[in-house]
Amino acid sequence: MNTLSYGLLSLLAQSDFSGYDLMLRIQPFWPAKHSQIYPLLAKLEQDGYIRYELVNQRDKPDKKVYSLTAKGKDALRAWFDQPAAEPALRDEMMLKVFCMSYAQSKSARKMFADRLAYHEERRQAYADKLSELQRRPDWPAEGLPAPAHPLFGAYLLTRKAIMSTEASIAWCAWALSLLPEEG
Amino acid sequence: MNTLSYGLLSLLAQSDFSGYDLMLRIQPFWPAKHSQIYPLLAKLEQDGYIRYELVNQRDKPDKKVYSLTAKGKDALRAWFDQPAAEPALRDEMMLKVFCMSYAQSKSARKMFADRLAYHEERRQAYADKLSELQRRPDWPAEGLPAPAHPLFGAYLLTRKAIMSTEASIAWCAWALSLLPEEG
DNA sequence: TCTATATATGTCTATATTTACATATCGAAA
DNA sequence: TTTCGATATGTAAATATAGACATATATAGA
Repeated sequence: MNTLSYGLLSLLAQSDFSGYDLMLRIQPFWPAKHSQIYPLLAKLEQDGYIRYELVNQRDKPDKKVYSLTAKGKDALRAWFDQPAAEPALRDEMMLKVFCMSYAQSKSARKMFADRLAYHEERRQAYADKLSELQRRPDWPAEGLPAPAHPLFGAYLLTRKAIMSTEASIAWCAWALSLLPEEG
Repeated sequence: MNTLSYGLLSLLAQSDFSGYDLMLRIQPFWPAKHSQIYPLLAKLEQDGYIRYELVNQRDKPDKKVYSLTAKGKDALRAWFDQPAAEPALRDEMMLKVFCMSYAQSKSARKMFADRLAYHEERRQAYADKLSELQRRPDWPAEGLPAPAHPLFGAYLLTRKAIMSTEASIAWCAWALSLLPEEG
């Protein structure tokens, strides 16, 4: 049982999902291709952590909808109480910054401008996601969900994504302000 | 030539380094064990991107000090002008947040408190690194390095680390403020 | 003197992850 | 009608990464 496996179980604690849904939902927090997800789900199912039901759809291909078993819930709780591993960030741009003074000034500006645009786009996507969350029928009338509310986690994660993205935007903008426009 | 390889070349654009130094310097930006670094350096040397000189030390074990070749410099410039891959963050804690409402409230608080402490420690380490940078003999008298200055990249990266860490601290503190102390 | 830690370099194996190969359905647009 | 993209699920092979095994030097502290 690796981290990705527990992540899949963790998503299934909220609601039942297909493998395709799980892939889309876990990717912002743990990059993984479908070629990694599907075999893992098969293994989790074989080991009794999850089960699935075949669901026919009219407008889309049929799917397998997974849900947690009692064994899966137990494993999830035990995992939750373990200390979490340190976050691991891999960013090619950071490596490029090492040799910035070595590159053409125009290339360097472009690198920051591209990254700024990327983060601006992500910021909008996260803002949309937050609006979407708040428009859900199960969103609490009080304005924000209590810790025991099923949407509490999703709310925290979306806010985190927005805060992190804003920090990245501020950094890119600051760096650009230090780089000459011509040169 | 993978991203880590270019990252090693990028570090060598600043200054010559031993494999051990490269490992320590690249790790905050691209997690990699020495078991990955050393074979890669051997390959980069065989392919003519870098060369090394054996250096005897009195107070420490002897080492190989690597430097860029002309081929390495060319490869580095070509890489710099390519668009950078999107950053990839893997954080086990984010996966745990998915099933927060499912866990004991005490465990959840501990998770955020632990992460807050982790980031506070990192923040101090980055602040120390910035002070260290500014106390270097080659630090510019003007107060901050120009884009062409060899320390410009290191300065940007340290500021980025501080800004990101502060965003994470703010998020953890905000989350803790939403979680009840008892329960 | 023993032990631990930092420095320093390597290999081997297991696991994780990506890329490419494969197939199929449905709706929308060309 | 054919092409494209989203949905949906899988496998095989290549690559990247982590963990374990290995060795050696110097310093510091118990």
